[in-house]
Amino acid sequence: MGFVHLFRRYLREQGLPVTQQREAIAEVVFGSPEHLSVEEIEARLRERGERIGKATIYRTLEMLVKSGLVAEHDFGEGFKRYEHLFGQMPSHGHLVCTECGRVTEVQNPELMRVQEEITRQHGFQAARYRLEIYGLCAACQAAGRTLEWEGLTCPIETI
Amino acid sequence: MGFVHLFRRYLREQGLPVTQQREAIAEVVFGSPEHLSVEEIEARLRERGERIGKATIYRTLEMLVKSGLVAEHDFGEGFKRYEHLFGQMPSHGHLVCTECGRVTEVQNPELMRVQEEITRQHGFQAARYRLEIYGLCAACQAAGRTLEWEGLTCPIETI
DNA sequence: ATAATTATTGATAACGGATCTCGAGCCCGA
DNA sequence: TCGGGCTCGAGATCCGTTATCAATAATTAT
Repeated sequence: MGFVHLFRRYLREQGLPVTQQREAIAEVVFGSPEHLSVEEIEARLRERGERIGKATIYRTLEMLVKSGLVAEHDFGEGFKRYEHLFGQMPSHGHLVCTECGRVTEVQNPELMRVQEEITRQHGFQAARYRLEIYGLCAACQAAGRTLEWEGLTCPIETI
Repeated sequence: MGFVHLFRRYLREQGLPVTQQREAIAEVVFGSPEHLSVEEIEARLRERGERIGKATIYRTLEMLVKSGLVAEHDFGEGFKRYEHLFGQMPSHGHLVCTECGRVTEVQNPELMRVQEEITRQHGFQAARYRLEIYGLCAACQAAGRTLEWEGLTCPIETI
């Protein structure tokens, strides 16, 4: 995984120092295919023997996101998650299981086409697409879990 | 706008008391076509002469969301927004302008079809779809505003 | 209609993720 | 090597949200 040097190049282009901490954080993020939280990043750094402050982690993640090498996500857990964009499908969506928390990346050529059509229709200049589908993954369904609906049975039609 | 009585029905179905505060909050939410923040809801209640505590607003919004009458959104501003679902398109997406903050609702029959196809392909049982497109709205483009990209020019291809 | 019962209300405290502060220390160019 | 400027990081702070609990309001039974 030699992707860290791309981040180094970005830092130099921006006139920012390349520090040990920034490299270590980038290595952790680029070295994991998962969607990591700040706490998880901190834990993996500690496993490697690195003890880096939260403030530095947040600041470095901000740079990684600005560089375009890393994407920031909020799956409604109350904190954010980060994923690097190498080997990933461009403009991919996420299936988020609300029971087990598993996140699956999905890509569909028609999805991109529809997204682009929507922005074109509205004269909108898109910078970032974001599709998330929340529900029950196949494994949780097989395990007998269900989505219970506590709301009104048919709110619109039965006024 | 007599939509508040649907919320009353929901409360009674759940065995929950129908209070003045809950009705006032529902009236504000159902009486606005916008995506309101808790602070904005509080301000509108104060305009009406009602002085309702934040805790009650949060608790009532939780019920409104559970009932299915109101949707909760997080556009990455650091707080949540709420919109009622009457007169709204089912499963609509949002165009969020990162310059002026304007939110436009979009609907596309193909979008729904593609979303359903994706979930079917993965054996996923969807509860909620969420499409957000961040960028520059037509008005901001016309006003000469631009999206500046500070990231690497071509991160993937130029390793 | 009235009293008993039960749940809500709201000021305040607590919580948690994210950001800010500022002195000590590191990076980088000369 | 040296010095100026930026970074690091522990702790304080911010801000949205949630929990606490005595006073109060809504519902149910009489």
